[in-house]
Formats: sequence, C-alpha cells, structure tokens
Amino acid sequence: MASKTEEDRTWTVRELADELGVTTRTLRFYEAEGLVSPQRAGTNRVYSVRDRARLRLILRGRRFGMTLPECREIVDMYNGAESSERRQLERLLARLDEISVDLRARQADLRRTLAEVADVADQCRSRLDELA
Amino acid sequence: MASKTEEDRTWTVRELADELGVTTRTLRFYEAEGLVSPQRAGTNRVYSVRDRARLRLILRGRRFGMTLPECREIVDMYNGAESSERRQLERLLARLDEISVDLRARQADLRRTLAEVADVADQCRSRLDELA
DNA sequence: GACCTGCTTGACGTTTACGTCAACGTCAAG
DNA sequence: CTTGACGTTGACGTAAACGTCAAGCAGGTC
Repeated sequence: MASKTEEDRTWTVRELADELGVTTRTLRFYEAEGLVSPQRAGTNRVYSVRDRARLRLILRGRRFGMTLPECREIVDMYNGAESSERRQLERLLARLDEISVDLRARQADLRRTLAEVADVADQCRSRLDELA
Repeated sequence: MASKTEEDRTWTVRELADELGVTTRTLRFYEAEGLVSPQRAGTNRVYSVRDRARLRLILRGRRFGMTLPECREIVDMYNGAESSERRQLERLLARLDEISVDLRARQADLRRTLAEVADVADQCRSRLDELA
C-alpha cells in the first residue's frame, strides 16, 4: 500500500512562495534558470516535497551570499550523491571538502564578528555607566 | 614623543586595494558612497590605519551578504560607541542586540549546513565503498 | 623635454536577481 | 455566462555594485 504521508504533499507557486518568504516571480525565475523543475498540472506548476527541499537549499545559499550559479552547484551535488560513477563521486567528495573548508572559515569569521559586537556593546554599557 | 609605530602607516589606493583583495574602483566607489573618507595628499588618497579597519569591516559584511547601506550602519556604529549621548547609546545597544541575534541565527544555519554537507559526504563514501 | 607610472575624476556599460506590467488561459461560484 | 481568483508566458524596467574606458594631471627618470 502506498502510504500517503506528507511525502505526497504538493504546493502551488503561491503557496510555496508564501511559505518560503519569496515572490512567485522568484520561483519562476529560478525555474527559468534551471534551478528547479516542478511538475505541471496542465499548464500550472506543481511543487513536490523534493522541489521544496531544493528551494530551501537555494535560499539558504542566497542568505550566505552565494550567487545562483553557486547555489545550483550545491543542489546539483545533493542529488548527485546517489551517482554510481566512481569518478563523479570522487569529484563530488573533493568539492564537498572545499565547501566545508569555506564554511568553517565563515564560522570563524562569524565568531570573531560576534565577539566584536559583544565588545562594542560592552563599551556602550561602560559609557552608559559613566553617565550615571 | 609621538611614537612612530604602525599606527602611522598609510596606504595608497592601490596598496590597500591589493591588500584587501579588491580593485581601486571599489575603494573609490565606497568613498563616493560615504563609507570611507581617506585623507588627501594633494589630490591623492591616503588611507590610514583606521580607514583600513573600516574597510575590513565593510568587506566582512559584504562576505556575509550585507548590502552597502547595512555595512555602513555597522561601521558607523563602531565609532559611535564613543558617543556621549545617552539616547544614542541606548539605541546603539538595542541595535547591537538585534544584530547579534541575527548573527546567532546565521551560526545555527551554518552549523546545519555543515552537518548536511558532512552527511552528503558520508553518503558519497558509502557509495564508493559499495563500488569496491 | 619626452616618457612612463600612478593617481585623479567623470561617464557610460554590465551583471545579477529579481520587480512590474501586459495580455491571455482556466476553472469554480453566483 | 460573466466575474473573480489564480495561473501562465513574455517583455521590459530597475537597483546594487561595481567594470571599463577616456582624458588629464603630477612627479620622477633617462
């Protein structure tokens, strides 16, 4: 029996756009750029759970300042992990390593930034104390 | 005696651009946008240690996907911490709090991303093992 | 004094990532 | 059967963040 769980849920453009916090234009644009390929019900777009997952990945990439081509590279990789070509898998692993190096650098950068922000806040509080 | 340490070092546009990994155009653009205001030796720009610090902050912001206006807000705050107006300091503190909340969210986001990347890498390795 | 190097200021071009119409199809409700 | 609500595809517009000339000055050198 095909269990009809949330796996089968679908979304219209508007529904998904609203949920993801973007406009329908954005979703259509991403499709035109080949970042997602939702099914169609006649002429209308029907987004699947997988489509939604891809889009979430893309949007996260965007929040980190990645360009759309970069985002595409990432999402393409995610479903490339089921590849069966040895060569391909090795390239993927190498790329994943590069990415995680970059992400770790960003983490460190973030930590420093947070420390600095806290520092400035402390200076503020000191000044405020002086004024009291 | 004015100790002539590194505090007094200055840079030309090119020197600083090269060091920061941007073009001179970028530095001039940032100046036109009011993000930095280097001194002049005659007509030529002379960047100070402080200018450099501001620029590093701005560029870090950019790496995190902030817009230039957002970057400006940040750098302006950094030297606004020496303000003496109570009202101003309180506003600053509030804003700093917002920022650190945002940064923490990004941290969490980054952690998730790193975990996922590691996960995909594991899947890759599994597949490679199967192929052996 | 010609030449080169490095700086200057415009001014216009370009790319990215969408926004914003316009014009049209479609399906259920009244 | 018409009226919305929601969808569709172009096509053109736009803001941000620079890139890319062009034209010119300033100072050192051969």
